[in-house]
Amino acid sequence: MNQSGMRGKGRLPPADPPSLAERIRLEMDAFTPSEKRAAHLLLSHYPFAGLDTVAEFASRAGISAPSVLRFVTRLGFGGFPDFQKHLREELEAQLLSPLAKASPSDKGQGAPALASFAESVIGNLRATVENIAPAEFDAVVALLSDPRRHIHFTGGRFTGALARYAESHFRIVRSHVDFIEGQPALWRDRMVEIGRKDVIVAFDIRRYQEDVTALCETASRQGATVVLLTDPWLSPIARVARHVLPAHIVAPSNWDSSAGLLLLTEALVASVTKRLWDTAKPRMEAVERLRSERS
Amino acid sequence: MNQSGMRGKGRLPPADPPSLAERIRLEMDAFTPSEKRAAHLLLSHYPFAGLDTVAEFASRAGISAPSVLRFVTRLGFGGFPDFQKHLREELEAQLLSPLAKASPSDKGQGAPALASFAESVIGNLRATVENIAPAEFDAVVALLSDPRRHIHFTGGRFTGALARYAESHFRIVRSHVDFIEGQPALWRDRMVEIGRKDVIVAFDIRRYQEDVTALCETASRQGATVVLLTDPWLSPIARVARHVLPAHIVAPSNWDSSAGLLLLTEALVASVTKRLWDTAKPRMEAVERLRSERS
DNA sequence: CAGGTTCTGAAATTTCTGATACAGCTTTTG
DNA sequence: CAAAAGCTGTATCAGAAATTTCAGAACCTG
Repeated sequence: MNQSGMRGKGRLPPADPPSLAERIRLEMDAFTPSEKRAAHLLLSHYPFAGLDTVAEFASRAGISAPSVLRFVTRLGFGGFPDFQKHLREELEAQLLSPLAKASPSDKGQGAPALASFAESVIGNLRATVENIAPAEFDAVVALLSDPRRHIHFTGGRFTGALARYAESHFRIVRSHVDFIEGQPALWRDRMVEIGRKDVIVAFDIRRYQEDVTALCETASRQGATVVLLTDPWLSPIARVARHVLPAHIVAPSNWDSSAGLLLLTEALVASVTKRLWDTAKPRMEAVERLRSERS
Repeated sequence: MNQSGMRGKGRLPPADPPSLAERIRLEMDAFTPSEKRAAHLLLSHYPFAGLDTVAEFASRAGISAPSVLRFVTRLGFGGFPDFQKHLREELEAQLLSPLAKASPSDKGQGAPALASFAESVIGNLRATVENIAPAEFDAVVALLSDPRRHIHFTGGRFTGALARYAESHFRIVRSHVDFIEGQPALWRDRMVEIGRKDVIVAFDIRRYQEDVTALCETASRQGATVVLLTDPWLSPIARVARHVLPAHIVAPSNWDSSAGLLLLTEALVASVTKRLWDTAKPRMEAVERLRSERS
């Protein structure tokens, strides 16, 4: 990923990337609220947000021009033009040396932890995508796009939140969508009306939960179609599932990461929404209208 | 800087880089002497030379200010500010292109859709990490690691699921953790016992939800510390938040992606777990024991 | 809850930049 | 070589942008 080859021998001066962005990140908590807003805007579109006029910058950040001025003054610049000049020079320097791009953030405790965690998660996402069979993904999209089907989401103690997340989106895109709690006591009654027309989308990763498995087995026995989102070791639900989408979950933590499952969920939502667009659009507008009326 | 070598055959797809630099090169010999000077300066430090003031540019090029103005007018711009704006936009587009590669254009099949969606999400994660102030992240970790604090998670209609996800993990690592529904009717009563010892962790991204904002404002007024996970445009909750962690959320979908928020959540869980390990470990074991007994 | 401190934005002020008119210079052309 | 056409820079202006001032608001602190 990087071209640090040249870096090697401490030939370079002491600190190499005296990036303003970095300084801002470090000083962040010493800023006043409106300074923080300015800082966040600048960092989120670094450094282009700073190349406009003061007025433009202020309005984008949602603060007043004087606050912007105070912000740049506090950073040690003589004035806004000075500040812009610095940004331009930094940008030019960075653009001319191809190596700058790679790793801008280190320092302190938080950054490395967060950054390495993120890299690990990103690795999971890539691995997840590579190991999904396109046909399987498409089949699930088709299944969830069938308006005659009833969709039920469920999950375990951690993954239940993902099931809710999925449900809250699909509920808006199409009808006949709901969420089922994992505990048997809560779904036993409902099972009477689960049948061939139903789809169970189950989220389950290791420390597989018996109650979720039981739910899926029961539903399957009654003719429902089961879709499973799980880890690469496959939840026992896989035995009754028609479609299985595994996601990589190992992260440098005492806990597993659900990012891959979330990715799949969001990709499914996006694809189904696109596929059902003609009916989803008016539906979404109607929902929006109801929401705004309420307030 | 680029691939104009191929020019000859009109082989290139449509038009790829409508770069101003290229146009200038082509029109070069139609310029007057002082225009050529301007053009040479601009091309030799493209596009940074053009980002200074007219006077600066003129002096570097060894010509007068009016000549510079005539130059940009001849290029078809309405004035010098227009010209600069174009340069900035071109630069920004070029700088972002390596990331924004994932074109949302492909319609067809699952795999490409999934893959490009994933790339986009990965871009979000990277951008998110880049823009988090390490100090801010550390401060939040410290806050959530304080056993004397009571932690409450809350969120909007979609982000509520993330709040639940966070809660389900923290609940196991430490005590005094709960989840608050966003609707005012459901939290009004609870507010009486919210005070200086409490921490509200709110998830809120655009289409910011008024009820969540109200909850945080009320809590803040009573002395609680508010931590906000939001998008780069910052939920209004930022006004009362002590700490803000913004995540990039734009994805090739009709919906925003919460992957960045999930990343931050999991990173926080990991860091806090590590930090509280001495007390968290026995606690986790106890929870495990209880769970296995029950079945 | 009062007193003091800090923060913030509206408006007035100053600075500076981009734009224009015009006159002199250079180059071209018959 | 003279006249015309085209360039170019000086001086000036208008307008916009940055900066400062100041009073009100929010926030602590005791």
